[in-house]
Amino acid sequence: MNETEPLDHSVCKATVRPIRDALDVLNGKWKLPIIVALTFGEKRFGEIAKEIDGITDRMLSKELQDLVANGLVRRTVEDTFPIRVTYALTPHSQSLNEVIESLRKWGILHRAYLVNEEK
Amino acid sequence: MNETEPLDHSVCKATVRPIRDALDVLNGKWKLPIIVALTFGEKRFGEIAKEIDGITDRMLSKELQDLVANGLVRRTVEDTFPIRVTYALTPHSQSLNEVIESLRKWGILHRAYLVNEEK
DNA sequence: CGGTATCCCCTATGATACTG
DNA sequence: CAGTATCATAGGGGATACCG
Repeated sequence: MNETEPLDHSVCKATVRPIRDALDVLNGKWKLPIIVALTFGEKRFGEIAKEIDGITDRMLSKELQDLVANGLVRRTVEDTFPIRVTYALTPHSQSLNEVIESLRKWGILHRAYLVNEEK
Repeated sequence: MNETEPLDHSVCKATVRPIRDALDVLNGKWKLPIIVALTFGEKRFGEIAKEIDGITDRMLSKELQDLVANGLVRRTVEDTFPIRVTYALTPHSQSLNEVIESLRKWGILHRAYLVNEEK
């Protein structure tokens, strides 16, 4: 390394990568609503759909697949008739609690800040 | 209120709103890279551009405006010739530290989780 | 240097219909 | 009930050129 300049640069990238990873997992319009809906306990596909205003079957299905792929949600098919599919948060999803809580707190703080500024 | 069902529903929405607010402020491909770049100290437009791989002038300009509007970044025009514009984080942006840190930690944790699962 | 204006494309999401 | 298939659309973001 010849100069100090590239230092910032690589530190910067190394810092941002995990942050982006995290945001990517949580992103999309419906991921958080789904996760929050499931914090009240295991639910069926139709129940989640009813809980979340405006979501379509297509999006619910897609986002659930994403969450399952990321190990945050468990999908269980009960072999009844008609079949019954339930979704629930996984133990791994608990690790998100701190993240979600800090986002929630900051969202509230920031809204208060904006209201105060616009006076 | 007649049933217990609508309870989840409204609690759910009230919980999600601030979380979405927070995510909206941080979202977009470049907001975090810009914020992180500025944690190393005040920088000029061109310096930020050089720091962040792949960003175009257009996006940098647009995202900086967003960050300024949200009170996270301060823009200062120095009346020299040619003019010199510097950007720096505001005190309010410090309140994001906990959020960013928890996202960063979770990003790392989650990546480790995924690697472990795929074995 | 520090941007803005234009044009263009692609991905995320929505609407609707259909199936086991 | 629990989805998938198909089509349509808005806006986020890239490329390029230009401006004070």
